[in-house]
Amino acid sequence: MEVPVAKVDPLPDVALPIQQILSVEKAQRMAEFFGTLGDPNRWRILSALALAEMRVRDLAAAVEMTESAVSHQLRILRTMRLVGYRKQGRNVLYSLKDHHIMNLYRDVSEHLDEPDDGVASP
Amino acid sequence: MEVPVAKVDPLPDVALPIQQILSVEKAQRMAEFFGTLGDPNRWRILSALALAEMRVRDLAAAVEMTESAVSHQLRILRTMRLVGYRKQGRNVLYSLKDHHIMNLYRDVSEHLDEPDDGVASP
DNA sequence: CAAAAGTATGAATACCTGTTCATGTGTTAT
DNA sequence: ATAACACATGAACAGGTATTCATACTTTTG
Repeated sequence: MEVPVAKVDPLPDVALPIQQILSVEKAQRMAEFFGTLGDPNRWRILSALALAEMRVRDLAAAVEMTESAVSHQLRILRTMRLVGYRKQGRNVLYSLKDHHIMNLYRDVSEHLDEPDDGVASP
Repeated sequence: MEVPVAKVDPLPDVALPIQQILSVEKAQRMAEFFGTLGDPNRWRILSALALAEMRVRDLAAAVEMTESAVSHQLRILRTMRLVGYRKQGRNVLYSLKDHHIMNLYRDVSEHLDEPDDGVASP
């Protein structure tokens, strides 16, 4: 029997889930993840993969990096489960595994585009 | 006068705003920001400030860091406009400037809590 | 089978980053 | 005024990180 109930978000956008200082472990995991997104070339790689599944070779050409460098970075992105891959002959096709990342991109992009409301140094 | 209109998100969660590879400049700005969130101690500081406005001194005690180290980090967080401050006598009270950050925390926290669907190395 | 293509990996190096230590600046108290 | 307090800052040092280079591995092609 069909139940016509719309999915309800568990919490609205107002959510502020922090009730105490992050433990060192949790903070470390957070930092590790965000740190992964703390490199410009990795962002270029991710944005390229957001467009299409791609070979390492083409990726390297697209972002103007050495294939070796790209390969190294892909390993890191794999570790963070941000990209997936599938082998096809002697090629390896990489793709964005978690498109959720692009939401982070949007959110932060908005933050960065906010005007500088006069922030001086103390 | 109070206007009882619920805020409406401009775009649903499906948004995927990337249509081309990020420019080096844009990627750099992204990386710079995410890199700021790529340090465990900064996360602990932010989470502490999410609880309450705090002096540097108390902050240092709360996250178990040197006041100097905290001060250094606060400067970085200030630069990224993540925290604000107000002077009060010889104290300086810091606070979370952009609570939006905590949404990032929630989102990524969910990502990290996803089970490992067997991701082997190629 | 040998050569070539595509990718991965390890070591080395240059660069960046965060903490500590010492010191400086501004404010309150005696 | 002088001492004490709160915070900021610069230099120095240690640890981490990303690229390059050389090489190895795997699959395809001749």
